[in-house]
Amino acid sequence: MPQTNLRSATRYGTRPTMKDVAARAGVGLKTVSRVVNGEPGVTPETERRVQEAIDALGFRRNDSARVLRKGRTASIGLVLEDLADPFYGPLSRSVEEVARAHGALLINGSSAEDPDREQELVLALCARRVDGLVVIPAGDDHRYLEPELKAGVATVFVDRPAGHIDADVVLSDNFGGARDGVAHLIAHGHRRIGFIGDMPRIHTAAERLRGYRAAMEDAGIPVADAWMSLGVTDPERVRRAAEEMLSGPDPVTAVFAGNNRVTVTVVRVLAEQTRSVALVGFDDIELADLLRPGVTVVAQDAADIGRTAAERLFRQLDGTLVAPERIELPTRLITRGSGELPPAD
Amino acid sequence: MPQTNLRSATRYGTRPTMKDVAARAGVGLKTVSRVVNGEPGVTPETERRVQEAIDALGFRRNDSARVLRKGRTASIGLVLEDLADPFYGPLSRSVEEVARAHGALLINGSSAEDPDREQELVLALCARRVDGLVVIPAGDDHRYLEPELKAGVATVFVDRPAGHIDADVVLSDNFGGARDGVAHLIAHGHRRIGFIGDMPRIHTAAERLRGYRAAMEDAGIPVADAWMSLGVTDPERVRRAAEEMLSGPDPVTAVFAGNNRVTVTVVRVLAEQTRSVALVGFDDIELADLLRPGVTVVAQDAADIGRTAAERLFRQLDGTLVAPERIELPTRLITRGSGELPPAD
DNA sequence: CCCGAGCCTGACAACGTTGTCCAGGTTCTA
DNA sequence: TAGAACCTGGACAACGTTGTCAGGCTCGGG
Repeated sequence: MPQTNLRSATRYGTRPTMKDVAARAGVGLKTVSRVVNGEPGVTPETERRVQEAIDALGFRRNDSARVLRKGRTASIGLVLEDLADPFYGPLSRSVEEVARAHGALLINGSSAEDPDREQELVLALCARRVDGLVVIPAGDDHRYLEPELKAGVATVFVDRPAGHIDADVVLSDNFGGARDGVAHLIAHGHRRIGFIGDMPRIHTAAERLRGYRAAMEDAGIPVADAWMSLGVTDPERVRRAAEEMLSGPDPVTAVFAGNNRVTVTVVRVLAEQTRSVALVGFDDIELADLLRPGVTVVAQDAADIGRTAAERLFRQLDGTLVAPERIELPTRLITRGSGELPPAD
Repeated sequence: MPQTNLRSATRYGTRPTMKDVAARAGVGLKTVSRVVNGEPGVTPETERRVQEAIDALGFRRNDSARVLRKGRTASIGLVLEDLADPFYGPLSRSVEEVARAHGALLINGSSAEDPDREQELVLALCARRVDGLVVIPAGDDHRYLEPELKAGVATVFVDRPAGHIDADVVLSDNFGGARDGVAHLIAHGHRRIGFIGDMPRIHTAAERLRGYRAAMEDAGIPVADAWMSLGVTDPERVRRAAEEMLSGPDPVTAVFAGNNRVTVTVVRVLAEQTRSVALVGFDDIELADLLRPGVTVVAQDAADIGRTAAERLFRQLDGTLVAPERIELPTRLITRGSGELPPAD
């Protein structure tokens, strides 16, 4: 009869270990390890016995112990702003696909645009010894990552550059995209063009604002303060900002929306207007082609950004990469109607 | 600010341990542990010295070792179909929020609707010893989870029940929602109503189909095979299916779309039709209210589903829960115009 | 018949942390 | 002032796995 082991697999809440498997199969611990990892040097007969014991006990290797021994976790972390945002879903998914191709799992966390929470998340991931990090920064100082980088944690920043450290970054050409979008409106005859965007302390928002200003300046159009709304994100305030620009003595004839959430709200506001107002938005939005008029946007490819960042991450881990680099991906202007409306003065 | 190139730093790939910290601070190993974990029994002066050493070395506790010792990882796994789908983003986010409230991280993986990949992911998560699992099943046999459940891994299924094992499940009232949606069309005078949905081997698809049939039967309307398209998901084939239903000798006057992706494609097809065709879709879609007509949908609250599932998961871990349960959340019919169009024969 | 080579197998240490337990010192009480 | 209670700090084992290394076996050639 088999001896009753207090730590046997049958006890609720306890899991069988290689030792248990070894005991049951009547072999040594290391032999089980060899079978589990497909290492050579095990007789087919022995392997069969071990496999039988594994199945019978429902053994599953404990990766925590494995990681402790081997030093690599085969997992990477992704810290983004909000997974519920339609921009980040595809991004996360494409990072996951690349990770999967390298046999790694993805842990992700939402910073909710809060620098403290970003740091908390990143450090939690580091404590778990992720092999690499993809970070969409919320804060603007990342010196807290220095020890991690020094320890060899591969790191790629996305969407916004890192603060005060030298690291890879993958981002869209926010400046150029915004400039082109605004220039597109100008080309269609607009001069009084509104801009609604996020706080300029956010890099993307600042760059897009810069693009707006550049396009206006290139066209020799002085910008009125009343045409700009910065740091406004929640629907209610975006709505108010848009309505203000559209009323008053000198109303705008076109609006450039600084991100997808702003665009959606502006579309709602414009739908209520009697006057026709042109609109170009940054970021594509689903169903934009089905609206009347279709929404013209400056699109960035979230999946492409994620893939590029993740591939770079794994090249860091391969040791293929040395110097940090800044990779800027182009945006694409998609004309669907709303950006081609003529000014209605 | 000075930027340091950390990739070329020395001691690449090695991290300080508590032992290193202890040596530098001139104290014992366990004292460092106490400081790191905020345990009592350390003089302020000693604590200061330890903290100094920690900062100087950039020490970060290795959670792998911690997990190995403590047995809990403070992380949960979420296996879903595709994070890029707008239904799953909010779901994942709400699971993450609940996890965060319990001090846990979230690891998620996309199964791409492939049973093998689901199993592979789930087992990888178990090997990492996640404390709990939220699974949106792709396959229909989950007996492979038995050893895990026995070992105490908390598990909640979402959206579809588990196959061949007894486990918690949180899902929408797919049957009732679809029945109500179709009944809504019938109430507006439609009799020839099309149904486009996913493969009936998927639980939600089967339930929604059942709801469609029930509503039709309740109204005494016999269903023609030509009105139903099952197992069709990709846009191109959905388009063809819709076009077929809308042409021919006995065309449908209304369509019930079985999920958000189908709805989007059907909206596109209907926009091209000269005839007005009514539409009700399962799942809400963004901007549905801005289309003309607005899209009437049977909405399920993804965030609520995720929250409910995650809370139940943590109640399992608390030990508050014993018997597995099936929790069905109600759907909501949101009328926006497309479902209230009269039949145009 | 013996020896070396080659193959399987298992004992043991180590990974970095935490729990247990005890030593040594200080303070309080009788 | 002795003794007890208390406090701080450290030595040591254990968590489950993998790398190292050595022992034992078989087999073939000299």
